[in-house]
Amino acid sequence: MNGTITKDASQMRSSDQIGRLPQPPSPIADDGDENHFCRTCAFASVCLAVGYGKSDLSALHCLVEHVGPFRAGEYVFHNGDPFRAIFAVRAGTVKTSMVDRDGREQVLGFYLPGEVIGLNAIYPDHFPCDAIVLENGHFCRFSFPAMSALAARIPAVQQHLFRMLSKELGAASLLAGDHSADERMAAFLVDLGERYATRGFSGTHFQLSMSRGDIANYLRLAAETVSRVLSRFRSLGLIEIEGRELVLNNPAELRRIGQSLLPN
Amino acid sequence: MNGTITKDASQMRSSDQIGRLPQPPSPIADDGDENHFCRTCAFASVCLAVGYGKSDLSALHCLVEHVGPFRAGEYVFHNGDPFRAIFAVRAGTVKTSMVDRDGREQVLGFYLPGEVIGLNAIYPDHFPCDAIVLENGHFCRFSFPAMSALAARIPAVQQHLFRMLSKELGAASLLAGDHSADERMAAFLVDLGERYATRGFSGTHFQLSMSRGDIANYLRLAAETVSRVLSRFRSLGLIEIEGRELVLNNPAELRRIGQSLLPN
DNA sequence: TTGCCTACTTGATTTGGATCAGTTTCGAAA
DNA sequence: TTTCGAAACTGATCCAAATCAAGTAGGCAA
Repeated sequence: MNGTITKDASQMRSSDQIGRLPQPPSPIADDGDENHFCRTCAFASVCLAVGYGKSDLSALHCLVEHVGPFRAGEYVFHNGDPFRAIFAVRAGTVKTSMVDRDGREQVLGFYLPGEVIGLNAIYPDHFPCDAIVLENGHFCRFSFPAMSALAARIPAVQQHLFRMLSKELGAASLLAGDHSADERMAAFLVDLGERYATRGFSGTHFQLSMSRGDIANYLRLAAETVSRVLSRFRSLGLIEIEGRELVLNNPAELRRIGQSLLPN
Repeated sequence: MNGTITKDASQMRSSDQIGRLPQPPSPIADDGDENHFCRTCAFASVCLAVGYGKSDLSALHCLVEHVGPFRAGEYVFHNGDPFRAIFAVRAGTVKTSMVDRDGREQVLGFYLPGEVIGLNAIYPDHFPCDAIVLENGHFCRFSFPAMSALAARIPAVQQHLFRMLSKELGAASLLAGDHSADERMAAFLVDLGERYATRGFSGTHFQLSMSRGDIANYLRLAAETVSRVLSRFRSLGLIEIEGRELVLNNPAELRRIGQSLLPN
């Protein structure tokens, strides 16, 4: 699986390979260092806002901690862990999921480089879900008390947090609707593509970092249905897919199919 | 329809068999005036935090504006309206819903006295849904720019906003799961009851303020299915229901049925 | 009163997707 | 190499809930 992941990374970005060993200064949106913040991160504007002044810069260093590397299958946090921080994906991908009393898993979301996990833990004050690494990666850990304090000082930071929370709320309610397997699948693929594009990768040619089962669970379908829909999309020429490597041949048509689940 | 609403309110309070909870001193959470804030409102802690000092009190008056009355069917805000404020329900009930390109409606939520609408508008900066009054009511309008400014000054306010957003996020993802009609319906009824109880009403005997069709839409079921499930629950002795008047005879069993959708 | 109209209920039938049951592929371990 | 196991694909069957189709009850206007 690691081999696959490495290939993803190289395809998506520049010239990187052989990544079954986690590499500290690694690919995938990881262009930040102590003085330069990751340009494609959801927190970029925060880090930049904070970073205006010298004193703020030190505040940022208290706030942010680079964690990892994590290997596929490892947990960024566990259901029930006390909430102290939110995380931004620096490299790799993550899924969040809950397991209910009966042992049924529910995948809540997939997170790409530049995206943020843990916002749903603020209210209960502990993580309500697990965050499981799908592709080897590492993360920025933002102390939430420190970030709140900073948000009180810097309006842009506060506003950014409000907006991130609100955005996630909107995304959650889109998926809540009543839609066919085709609609869900098309919307899912287009959404993934657009998110990759936002972070500077190809929006039409990328690697699925999650299993069919995880996709199915996330979309509330059976894994077999996901397989069938993907096969049909392929036979219609909408996509090319081999294993987890995916090409969106006709994003416009996919977007049309999935329009009722997509914003705009 | 207005007649019904009036009746609902009176029934909710007086003819409550089980309720040993102390009755609220005034109807439907509307116990605030210029100097006394609604104790059962989701914003109570905010208003109280703000209201400590005399100067803060005037800040609060700039922030909050009482609007209404609204009649059933009227809109608190429309899809696409520019986002300037969030609203707390002072009296009455509200549904929020989106209409997609094909004209299909999707009910996003129902809001009871003391609850807050509009948080999902922060990110897009315009309301992504309609808010439609189900039972005559009125509202507190909180200017969001003013509230943000206040949040920067008063940590409790900021924290409260974060928590409300995060809470709604958690609620949205619970409903996103894959559940049977019985599970959904049971969880819905228990949840409504608990929310009424939180606001000081009976949690076991109340009026449904929304149609079967709205419930169905919200739960992603057909209206006929809602009818059938309610009938079955009645025949099992779990509930009594006549029109929109509802008694939960066995909340514990309902909670068990719906457990996979409910927190705790 | 009569006649709508809307909300709701109940029964009959259909169906989309789940479930069950192989089969294939591929990578990793022995 | 062989074996094993997980992931994925595909076909056959099943089922929960949607859809179709009446029919009932209550509210309201004329």
